[in-house]
Amino acid sequence: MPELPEVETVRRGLAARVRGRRIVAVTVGRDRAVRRVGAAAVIAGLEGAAIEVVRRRGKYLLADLDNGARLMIHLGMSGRIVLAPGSEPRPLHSHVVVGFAGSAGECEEMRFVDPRTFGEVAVYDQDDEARIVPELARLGVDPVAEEFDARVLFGALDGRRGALKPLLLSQRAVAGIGNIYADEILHRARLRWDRTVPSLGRRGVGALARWIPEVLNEAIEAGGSTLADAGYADVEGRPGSFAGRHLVYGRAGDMCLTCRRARIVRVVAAGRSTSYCPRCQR
DNA sequence: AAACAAACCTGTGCGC
DNA sequence: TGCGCACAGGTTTGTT
Repeated sequence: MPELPEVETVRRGLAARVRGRRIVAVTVGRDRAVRRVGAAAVIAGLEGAAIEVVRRRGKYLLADLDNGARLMIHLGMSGRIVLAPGSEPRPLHSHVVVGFAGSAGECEEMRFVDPRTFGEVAVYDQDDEARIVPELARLGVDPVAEEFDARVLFGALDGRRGALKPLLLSQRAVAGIGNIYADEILHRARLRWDRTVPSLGRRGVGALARWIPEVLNEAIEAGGSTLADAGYADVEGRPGSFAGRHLVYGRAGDMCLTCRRARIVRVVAAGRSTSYCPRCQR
């Protein structure tokens, strides 16, 4: 479900709603959700601490606590963060529940809900991050950062020789793009999924550098993509509206909305369903 | 380096 | 109505 725009939408919701709040209770209902550090470390690191700042690296949510610990959340395929009153029944698959001290006796809960359990929650000392979450060091540049431009992208592509779609999904050159946005970005840049990095030239790199942030920022504005199965929602439970603006993802067999003269084709690339227009994208 | 398959899980939608 | 299968937003690991 969650790619950079969805994770960023969740980050903003958390920054607005739980920053500064103190954690008074932590429940782990499924050990697999905390497999990296174990339930004891999650509970010990969170209880009694207050959230100071909520950041994002690629698809990773990182919250710093006032006790020197850091909370890392990855939503995986089906993860959600739901803020709700403790009195409200917990959704199925609420694997980790964090209770906050309430100002007016109302104890709000942050629930990590994840049916497929590919997501995870970890808590560790901020100084130990490189050892506990080594993959953070291998993430590529942030495509919605101020400084992202054609120069930065060109540098990030240095030494790469393979096809664009697997590269975008790898997180190693650019961090945060998943299956939906890879296809949407490549369509708007008019590049096929199997174009190789060395074949791009100035124009190709320029098109990517323009459309990567344009698509992602537009999707953030829309609150992300909520598909027909309605799996994704922000921390208040509101769906995102960017799915209505998808030009290729989920449109295999339909007419291309850009050229209106060819049908969207679906293939499997990098083990993932890949949709593109054979006429517009070269 | 790069491409692929399999693994980790549960839920949903579709054809029969 | 029920069953079996395909498929789903991610990432890692192992194999060509």
